[in-house]
Amino acid sequence: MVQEQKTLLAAADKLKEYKIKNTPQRQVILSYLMTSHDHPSIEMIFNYVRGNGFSVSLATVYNTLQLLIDNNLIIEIAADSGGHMRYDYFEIPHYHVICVNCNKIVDVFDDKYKKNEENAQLETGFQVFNSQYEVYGVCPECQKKLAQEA
Amino acid sequence: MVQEQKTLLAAADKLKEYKIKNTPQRQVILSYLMTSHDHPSIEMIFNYVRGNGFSVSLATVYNTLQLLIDNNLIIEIAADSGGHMRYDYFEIPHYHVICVNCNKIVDVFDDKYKKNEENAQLETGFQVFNSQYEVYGVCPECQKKLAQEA
DNA sequence: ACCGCAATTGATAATCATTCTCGAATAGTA
DNA sequence: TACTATTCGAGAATGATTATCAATTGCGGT
Ligand SMILES: [Mn+2]
Ligand SMILES: [Mn+2]
Ligand SMILES: [Zn+2]
Ligand SMILES: [Zn+2]
Repeated sequence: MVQEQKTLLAAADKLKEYKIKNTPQRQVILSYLMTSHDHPSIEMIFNYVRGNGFSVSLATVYNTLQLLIDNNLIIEIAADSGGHMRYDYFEIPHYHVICVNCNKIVDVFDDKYKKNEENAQLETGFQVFNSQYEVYGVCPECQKKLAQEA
Repeated sequence: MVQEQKTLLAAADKLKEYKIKNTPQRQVILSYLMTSHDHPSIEMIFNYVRGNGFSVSLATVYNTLQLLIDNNLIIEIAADSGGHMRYDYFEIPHYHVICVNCNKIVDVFDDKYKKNEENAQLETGFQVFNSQYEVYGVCPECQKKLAQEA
């Protein structure tokens, strides 16, 4: 069995686990998010699905992403510099370090970061569900590039 | 001197400090963000400026906010449930706890949170400028409200 | 205090991301 | 296989944001 089929099955299983009705469009979209490290935009997702031989409309991409967000399977990451939302599979909590120069998004998996949720709960009395942390800076590659130009 | 004039002067000083050309519109917008705890939307800012007897257009509100963001004086907080961006004066770093039920935004000033930036820098080699943390949950008031309904 | 000019404002139009509509297609169930 | 609620999708509608550009204004230099 080829890799592509495996990830589709993994996505189908995840949909079943969350009692979300299984459709080809949802399988492809979810499998893309589960396996890529792209943090893709709507447009990238749309092109990916069609590029893999599945029919899909933009409306369906939007609907599917909202559904996955509501089920806490994915998150929306605030706008890249072009003003587009990015999407990310988020079953394993992590945070994002974003290069303001080249828009690269780096994952950081770090347990310490989850402690912040407990603090927030203690400070405010909120019942906390989840949280999102984004760090802005310049990536090592862009640091070199910018240093040379100067 | 009345309070309103004081905050306008404070805003004017801040603009000068950041070498941003001083205009009435910018003074009012910045003073609103500096003094309110509203985390207002574009529309709220627009109405505030006109409500205080100043002329302003939506384009100017957008332009001014982008300018203040570029100068790291304010931040944009990801969409409330109505899909509107919120804006916040951000000279003193803090993070936000957001009620998913009533959209209330609570500030938390906590030094420990800034430590996350150092960690991110160590983990990734990025040169970090700033960061934003948002926690989602249900506020104490909505917890009561929801418990009664059930 | 006045000039000169680059920067800003603002009414409006244009753009573009997102949501809505509703008939057709489909998944899940028995 | 047949039934039915759900989902899909093409295109229209919406609505937030951005672009335009002529008129106005802030401000450094004189
Ligand atoms: Mn990620
Ligand atoms: Mn705040
Ligand atoms: Zn970079
Ligand atoms: Zn609440």
